[in-house]
Amino acid sequence: MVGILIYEDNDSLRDSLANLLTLSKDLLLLGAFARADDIATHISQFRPEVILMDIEMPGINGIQAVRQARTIDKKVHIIMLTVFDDNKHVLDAICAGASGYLLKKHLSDGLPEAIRQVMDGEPPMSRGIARMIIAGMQQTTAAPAANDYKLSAREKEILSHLAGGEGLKAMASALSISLDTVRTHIKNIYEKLQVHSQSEAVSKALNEKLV
Amino acid sequence: MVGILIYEDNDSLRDSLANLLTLSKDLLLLGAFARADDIATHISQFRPEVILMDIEMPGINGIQAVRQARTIDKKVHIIMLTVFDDNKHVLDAICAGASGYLLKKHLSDGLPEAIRQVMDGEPPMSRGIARMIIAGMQQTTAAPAANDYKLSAREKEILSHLAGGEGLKAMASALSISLDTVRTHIKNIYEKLQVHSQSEAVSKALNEKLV
DNA sequence: CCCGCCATCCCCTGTTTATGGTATCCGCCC
DNA sequence: GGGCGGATACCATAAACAGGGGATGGCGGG
Repeated sequence: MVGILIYEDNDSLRDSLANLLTLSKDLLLLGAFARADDIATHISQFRPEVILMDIEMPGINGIQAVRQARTIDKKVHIIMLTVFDDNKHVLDAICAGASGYLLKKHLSDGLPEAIRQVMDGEPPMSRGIARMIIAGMQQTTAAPAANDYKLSAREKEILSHLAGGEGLKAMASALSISLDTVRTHIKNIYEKLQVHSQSEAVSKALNEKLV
Repeated sequence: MVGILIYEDNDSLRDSLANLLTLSKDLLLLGAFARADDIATHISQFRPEVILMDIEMPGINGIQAVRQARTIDKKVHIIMLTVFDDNKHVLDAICAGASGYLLKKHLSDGLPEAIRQVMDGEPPMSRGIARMIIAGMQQTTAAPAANDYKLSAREKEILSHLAGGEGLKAMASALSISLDTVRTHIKNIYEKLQVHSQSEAVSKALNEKLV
């Protein structure tokens, strides 16, 4: 028996969802609310295993609610419900800890199924959501890829030590080379990266994923 | 008609894939190779629309191959084939630019279907892959959340300037305070972060998302 | 074979940081 | 009102770093 909470501000949709759930006798609706402001209390009180969460709501929005829920109960499964299929909301919700994502127009057929999936550790995904996630990941990681400072292998090594917060002396010891050699490499790195201090180099290295 | 290239080092699997493709008359196998070292040449030569790519191969691995392919042809769709269902490879491949991901044990039934999906902009996903992606995203963004160094607002400001690669003098000017004051703040930051240099502080700040 | 790139090392000079101590002012809370 | 944390500021010393120079050996390509 799977305990479920619903957060959805549209009254008729909330009722439909509730009805949908009562049709499956392995699903138990514990509560349905129009806003998530008291989600912390609800979770402590009802101990749900699955939460259906709207994104757009009065009071705190669904993504904040997910964050709160996660801090209280790390194991609860959260399925986002939304009319939006825009990239940003999807990514935010998943980063906040949502387990799955359903567009409202698709859930009339597959909701009980989706709940069973998520209980099995299988995240339910509306058509197109997976694509958005992939697009989002590629975007966030592929964007800064137009940099080639032609650092030599050794220079990259030195730079990674630098980015690890090591001082020049420590590096010299770690790499078993002279302090002056380290300094020479770093001079060359500065030249190639067009920077003038350790912290600037570290900043550039970490921000542009050079290490 | 969809032009396809295959990279797969297992001979019999490669043959099976090729056979599978010839069964669908809207799919056209342009070539099948045991290693991807010359993928750049192949793409220029065959102009494929879809590439099936193994991850584990002699020579350059599938993920590097994806990266190369993407730089040559941004529009080509790449479906990864693998026996591994471990998180890291999946994430790496997708970040490198793969459009979809199939476990080898699942592809005997759905390969032509998957190719049509990917042509429609719908990424094919073996069962469980989506979950891994979500887990990966949650992990990369939710992991460093247990740090509270109790930096004051001003200290965070100073730290963010530091992480931007600014020197102390520049900061003093930018914030219209004395160089000595900047120093004092930095001393306190070092104390709270338990570090002893700019680069160490920057490293910690960027890695633990303190800024 | 020579040239260029890389890694290694050394020296020198001036600037910047790290670390310590001290001190004033302000706002907040008991 | 006294204590406390935060922001501001100054001084002094020692260490570390930036930027300039020059030098050596190895290794690969034309």
